[in-house]
Amino acid sequence: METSAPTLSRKAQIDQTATRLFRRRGYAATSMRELATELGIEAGSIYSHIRSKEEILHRICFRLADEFMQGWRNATADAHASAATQLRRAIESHVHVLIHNVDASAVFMHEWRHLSEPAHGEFLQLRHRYEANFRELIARGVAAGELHTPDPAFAALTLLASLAWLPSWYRPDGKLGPEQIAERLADQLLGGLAPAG
Amino acid sequence: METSAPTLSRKAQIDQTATRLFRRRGYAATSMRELATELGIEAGSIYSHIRSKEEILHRICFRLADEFMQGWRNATADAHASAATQLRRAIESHVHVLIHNVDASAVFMHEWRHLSEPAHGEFLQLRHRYEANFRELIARGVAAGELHTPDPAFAALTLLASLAWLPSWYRPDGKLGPEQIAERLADQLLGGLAPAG
DNA sequence: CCTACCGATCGGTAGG
DNA sequence: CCTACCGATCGGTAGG
Repeated sequence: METSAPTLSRKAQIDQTATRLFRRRGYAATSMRELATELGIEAGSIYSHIRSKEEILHRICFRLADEFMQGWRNATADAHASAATQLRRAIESHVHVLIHNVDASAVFMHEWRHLSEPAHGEFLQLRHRYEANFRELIARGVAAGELHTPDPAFAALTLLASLAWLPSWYRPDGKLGPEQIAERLADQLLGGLAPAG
Repeated sequence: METSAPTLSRKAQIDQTATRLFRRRGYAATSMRELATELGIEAGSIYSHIRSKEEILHRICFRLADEFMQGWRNATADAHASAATQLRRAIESHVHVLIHNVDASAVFMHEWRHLSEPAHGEFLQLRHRYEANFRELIARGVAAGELHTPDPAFAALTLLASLAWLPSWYRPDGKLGPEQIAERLADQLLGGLAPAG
């Protein structure tokens, strides 16, 4: 979504520009007039394409939630794969989604709390479900003897922390490409979890 | 600061209550009228004790920055200690500050970007200095053969990520106490960095 | 610490 | 998509 496309619908343009502004200044501190100026139109004109400011935030957050969830399902679809393999694939999928949606991911991480009910609660549920997936996969790996760690829940916590932290330091022009980041992240985290020996 | 004290100056009460509100609703979305209501006074009355809304945010952010920095200096004061030991002490110090200032730490992590210049730039410099301290300490440990990791900068990144993530899941009534969290965090991170054996 | 108020800005709408 | 505007709310101040 942050990649430049030849022709975007006005609605898609609004979402894209708002994503960038919400990330840079925060949802609450971004005004519809700023958004309009950035788009080269008047503030009132925005409302022919959307119903409210929060509707934009809602779309950003839930679109990303969908992508992360879909990525998880693909990564863990192969039931024959070991827990360690599924975990590595899930990490790679997460990094992939994140890097192709850097601005939206940052909004996803920090601005969702400005959603009002019931969206706020629905979002939190999705997020908890996603995080629980990682916790349970790590626990399964430990139970199967594939992974070793004194506290699976704590290990999951540091993994999720690293994933959440990524959009704040990732630079598209950095020396590490998407694939390398995913690989190094998976290696480092799985390395700490691998059976001693 | 989040612990209940018998008598706080009005200014300290304002800071404490604002910290809680800024954390829960975000700086931009918190109004001075909400803050006043929470304090049981009228909005205008706040300004006999402070000059502006941003002044409160400024104090919160820079007080925490000071505490983190002072903790770092204490943890690394003993030049005879190994890099691994200094790193463990620095992690414990960081967790200690964070856990005794949960709300302020969350504000410190997420709301500093609403500071205007020059405070914004000054804060970023302090933060970069603090993060660089960890990076350089890990690099020294690797150079001395005390720590092993393929990419010291990347290892520092996941460490800082875990520290930044802490306020979002820490619960004072959880089963892990402050010391245990610091210990487990240090163990897990240093375990992944320890010489293979 | 309150009352009363300032100018600015907010999200959003009506009518074209 | 614009013009013109709504009521509400914002951070902050004057004067007591």
